[in-house]
Amino acid sequence: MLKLGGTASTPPRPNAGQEAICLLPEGARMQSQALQDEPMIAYGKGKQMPLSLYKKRHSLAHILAQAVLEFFPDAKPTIGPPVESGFYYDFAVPRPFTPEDLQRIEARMREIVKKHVDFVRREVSEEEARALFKDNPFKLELIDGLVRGGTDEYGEKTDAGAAVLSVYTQDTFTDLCRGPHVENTREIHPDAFCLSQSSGAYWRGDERNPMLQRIYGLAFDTPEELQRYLHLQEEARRRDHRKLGAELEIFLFDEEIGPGLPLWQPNGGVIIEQLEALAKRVEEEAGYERVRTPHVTKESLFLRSGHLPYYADSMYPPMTLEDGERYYLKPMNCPFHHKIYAAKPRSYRDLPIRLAEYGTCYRYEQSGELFGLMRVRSMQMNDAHIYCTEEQFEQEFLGVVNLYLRYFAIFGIEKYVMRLSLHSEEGLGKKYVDNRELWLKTEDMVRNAMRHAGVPFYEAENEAAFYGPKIDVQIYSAIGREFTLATNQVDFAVPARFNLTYVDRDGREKTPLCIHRAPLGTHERFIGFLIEHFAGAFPVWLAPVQAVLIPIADRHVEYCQRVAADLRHQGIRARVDDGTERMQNKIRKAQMMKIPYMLVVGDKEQQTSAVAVRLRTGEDLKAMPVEAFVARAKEKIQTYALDL
RNA sequence: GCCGACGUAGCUCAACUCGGCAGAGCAACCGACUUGUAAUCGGUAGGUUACGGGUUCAAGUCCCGUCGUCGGCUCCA
Repeated sequence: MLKLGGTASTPPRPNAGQEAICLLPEGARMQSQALQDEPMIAYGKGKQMPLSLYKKRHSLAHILAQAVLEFFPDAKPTIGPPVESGFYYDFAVPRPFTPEDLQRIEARMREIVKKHVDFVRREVSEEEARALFKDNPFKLELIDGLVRGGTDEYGEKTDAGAAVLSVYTQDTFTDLCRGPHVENTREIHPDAFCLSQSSGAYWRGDERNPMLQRIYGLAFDTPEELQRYLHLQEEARRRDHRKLGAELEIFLFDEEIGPGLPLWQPNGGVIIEQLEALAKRVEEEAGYERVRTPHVTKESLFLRSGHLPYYADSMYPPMTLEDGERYYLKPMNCPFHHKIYAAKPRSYRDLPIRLAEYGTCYRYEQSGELFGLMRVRSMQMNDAHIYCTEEQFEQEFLGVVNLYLRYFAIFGIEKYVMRLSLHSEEGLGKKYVDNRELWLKTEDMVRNAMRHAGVPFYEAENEAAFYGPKIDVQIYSAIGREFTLATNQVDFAVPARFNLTYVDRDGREKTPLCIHRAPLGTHERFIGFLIEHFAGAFPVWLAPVQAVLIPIADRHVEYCQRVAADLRHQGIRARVDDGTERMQNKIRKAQMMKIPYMLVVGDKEQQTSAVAVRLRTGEDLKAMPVEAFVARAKEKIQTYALDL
């Protein structure tokens, strides 16, 4: 068994010495509250919140619907559940809501809350329910589902006939609802909620369905908690990678270049090179070999790989050459690596073969999906493909998981969740390669490997890649954003399509398994994450500029330039601020660029071959010999230290 | 892709509900100052108000379209 460092259950902790704020998803906070024996109720996928808060939010959703109906009598209410931080309600309405509508509706909701109206539950027969909601096709569809079995208004499975139909009435409004609700609106503080936004939302989240208009609200137990939430949102905006990325000159987007196609500025270039250097070092130690492959290829390659039928929608349209040949920009690197594997006969003695590449891929994400660096159309993946035998699989797979954990330790990533994504029975032959036995077998292999290693994970059906199960790593940025960083996929199908083989001990040709892995995901997403994780204050080894020399007067500039040249010679990224501003202003500028070390030089330092070291944290280390500073900086860089 | 909001100087924002000469701070540039740990002073320049149409005597402002960004729906690295 491989030794693993860290566990997913390690409690999150702000980075010491950074201006850290901790905006964890509400679910994470709620778990600690659960220990204080407040009754909890589950909602959404695997989340929970205190029952009392759930009731308030749920009731506010109904009050929202009441207010909307008062202003828009033709509106058809659909569903309105409590969610993280508040609630929403979806309506079918002739026109979208305007910000002014929301103001009026919110004011009216407050009036209703202050009227201290009761919520009354009543169980009804199917016939009565159908009569009550005869003008609302959405409610009738929900009733169908409840009666026939299927899914309830929250998309959860119900048994046929097992559902009891109930309605809740408050004031003038009655809604089909399973509850629970507050008994009276006096339980709700009129200043502990507000409406936050409206947007379109498809009925049942399916874009083939009609579009409804959703109104979101925020709701807490007390006005103070609401204010705190709004304040944290404000903090999060300051830490947003899009804002910091521009301020720190890391990346930019240009309309003339295209949506989702980031330009990396020199500072971003440094960060990328450092990440690649780390990956290269780690992967060389782990027995990977580097390869490089083109960005475009003939259509036939993706037909053979099987990507085109599954992924054509996510690919840029092809370009057609004069002879009619069609070429695609590559959305992934694997087919190219398969070709390298296939270039010569392989023996079992050669395996495992690990081919790594920071290859640039292009995916035509829907315009509405693009989001800063987190979701882009051109991306460089920390990609590799491991070809191995079945016997080698477990060790190789765990080697990859171990790699993840090693990276997470370096970056101080303490909160992550591993998800085992499985196929679904319905998807066989459509979304997934049609080979049930191989699916089950491979899923077992992965599950066992994870269990043997003692790595915590949860399982999710119908989330696999088309060619096999995968482990995705969900991480949380410091401002509470959750996303998939790394992915680790088992491919039992595509190697065969490429006729990949090795000659085994018994002299027979066999098909290797392929593990696709990307522990650092893409440069784009990972750096977006790092910017938020560190609030732009990168550890020394990643900081684009590690030290800035600040001469106090013009006569110190030459000495500063000599020292800076010396530092650069020793592998420290140093600059001189030789502008005409005062020293204080230069410190301020360096602070705002979050440069780790500010080296102030005046007469004293110049005379003693020293620099006065000020840390980004504000700490003044006073004057020290240049060599002493170099030793300190080098040590922090070489150990990937998180402190200065 | 769909619904909505937004787009003014490199950045942050003005120019009002009701159309009437497009402005400020920071940054940049020039000059003076030569400073000891988060903003020295003075000056100069910088805009076809995202782009294209329309209404009007007159459009940053009203209308239409396009592009882009953001918030959602959905999916994922």
